[in-house]
Amino acid sequence: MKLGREFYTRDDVVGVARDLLGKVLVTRSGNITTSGIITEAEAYAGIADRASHAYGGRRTARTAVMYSRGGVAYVYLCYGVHSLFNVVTNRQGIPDAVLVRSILPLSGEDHMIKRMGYGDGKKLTGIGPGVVSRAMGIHFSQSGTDLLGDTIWIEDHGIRVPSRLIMAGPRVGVEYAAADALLPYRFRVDHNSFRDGSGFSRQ
DNA sequence: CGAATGATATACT
DNA sequence: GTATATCATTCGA
Repeated sequence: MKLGREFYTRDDVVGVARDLLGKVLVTRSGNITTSGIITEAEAYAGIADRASHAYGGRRTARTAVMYSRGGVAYVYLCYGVHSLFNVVTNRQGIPDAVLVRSILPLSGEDHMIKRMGYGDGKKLTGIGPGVVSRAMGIHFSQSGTDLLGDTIWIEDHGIRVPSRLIMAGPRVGVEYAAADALLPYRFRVDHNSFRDGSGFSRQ
């Protein structure tokens, strides 16, 4: 079941980040469909969050999409190398977003490996937000894509993530954000269950 | 551990 | 309009 607009427009980015764990991210390009279970997400809480691109109400050509209503993709290029995929939340005018940091491949894994530029012999190496976007075929030119459309969307497969397996902790790679970097806005599924998927249970 | 890599923001002329 | 510092990272030593 595809998540509806109301999932994204809640006035609680951190809650949305928490609820995204166990949801299924799906992308389609042409006749190729790939999907993966979200296992790690970070909240970026709008203008009050020093780690956010929209901190202090900054608004530029790049960040404009963060000010849209919830339910669109915010994708941008980091380090000149990686496209990072975010989900915009909250209502219009409030630049809240959730960064999807990690997924567990669910379908189309062979296509993901091809997109990574690896030969058949190699596996998916390295997990991180850059790899998520590359494996899923998400490019920063797709920033602003509506998640209720048929290119990128998120489904609820009835997967429940037991709260004991969810770790909340400080975010990664945002040391420059001073005290805001220590906020427990990062949620991820316990490492052991991430590896074999056994931490997930069906409803 | 450290280089790669390029769009973007900001500070200039 | 042009220059340059900056990055929510990754991969190969």
